Amino acid sequence: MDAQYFKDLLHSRKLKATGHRINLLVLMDQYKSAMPYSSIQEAMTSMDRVTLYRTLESLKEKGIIHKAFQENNESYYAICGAECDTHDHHHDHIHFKCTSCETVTCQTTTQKVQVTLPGNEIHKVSIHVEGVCQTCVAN
Amino acid sequence: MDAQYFKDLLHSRKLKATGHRINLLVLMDQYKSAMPYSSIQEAMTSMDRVTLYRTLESLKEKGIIHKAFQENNESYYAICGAECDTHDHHHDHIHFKCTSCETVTCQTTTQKVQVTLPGNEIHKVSIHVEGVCQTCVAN
DNA sequence: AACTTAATGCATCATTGTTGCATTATCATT
DNA sequence: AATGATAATGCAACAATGATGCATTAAGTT
Repeated sequence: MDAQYFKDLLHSRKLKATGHRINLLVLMDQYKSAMPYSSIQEAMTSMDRVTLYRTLESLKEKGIIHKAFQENNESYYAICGAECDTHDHHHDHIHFKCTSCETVTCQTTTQKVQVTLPGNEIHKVSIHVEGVCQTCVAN
Repeated sequence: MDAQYFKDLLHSRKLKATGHRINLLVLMDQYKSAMPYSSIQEAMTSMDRVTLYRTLESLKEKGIIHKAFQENNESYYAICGAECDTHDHHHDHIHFKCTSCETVTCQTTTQKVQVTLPGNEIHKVSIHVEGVCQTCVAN
């Protein structure tokens, strides 16, 4: 996942591959877990606040990133996996927040989570799990 | 669920039963589905904005209401059911948002939703479902 | 190199979150 | 019912984020 990868990705989604966008994506990629907005802003000081706002919007709209979590007025953003694209943006995977190290990770479902609500049409299911992650449990 | 009920409830949670608080709780109760913050504010104009903010905080803290949903920077609040109390505030029930009528309701799980993430300690599970509710499907 | 169009920066305003402090209302006690 | 302790409220003030308009700049195409 180097700069060239993101450059191509941006082009494939009809977005211009500007320096800011590539820096942002490389940053988010290196962060490994879903990145809180405040951390993104701190890291991207060269970028105007409004530009960052609009950049996140357009990357989200084109299915390159998604808002993984929102809690206590803090939003966490993550780069989309292969399962996301512009047309079909589904996130049935689980967002796990570790209350110990404060990280948010996108977990892949090991088992199929079945949710049924008789009479209702279900379009999207998001599951937020809070607990203590493997690393923190060990320590 | 009349005013007296909420007055007693507030007292039982060591909160003063002020007019504002009772009005708010009666309002939220009558709303039936989880109430968006903007609607609460519109309805409670007699109350100072800061007081409303602090009131929601304290009611939340004492397990009388909970934030059912947060999306697009809009928070939805709902009165807690019998399963909530100050000490053990668990919400394994499902929050369902109808994209047609925009209402958010707290659904009771008909089946047990089992989430397992090997190695991790799971403390809280929140499930957000988006779709079309029974009433809207019929129309 | 020139041109087209998207992206950016700056200004600006709205909304919500948050805290401090003085005033007022609630509730328990007398 | 009056009094007193304490919680609740209102107002002022500031911070953070969301959101839009417009002029300027940069990216990608020809």
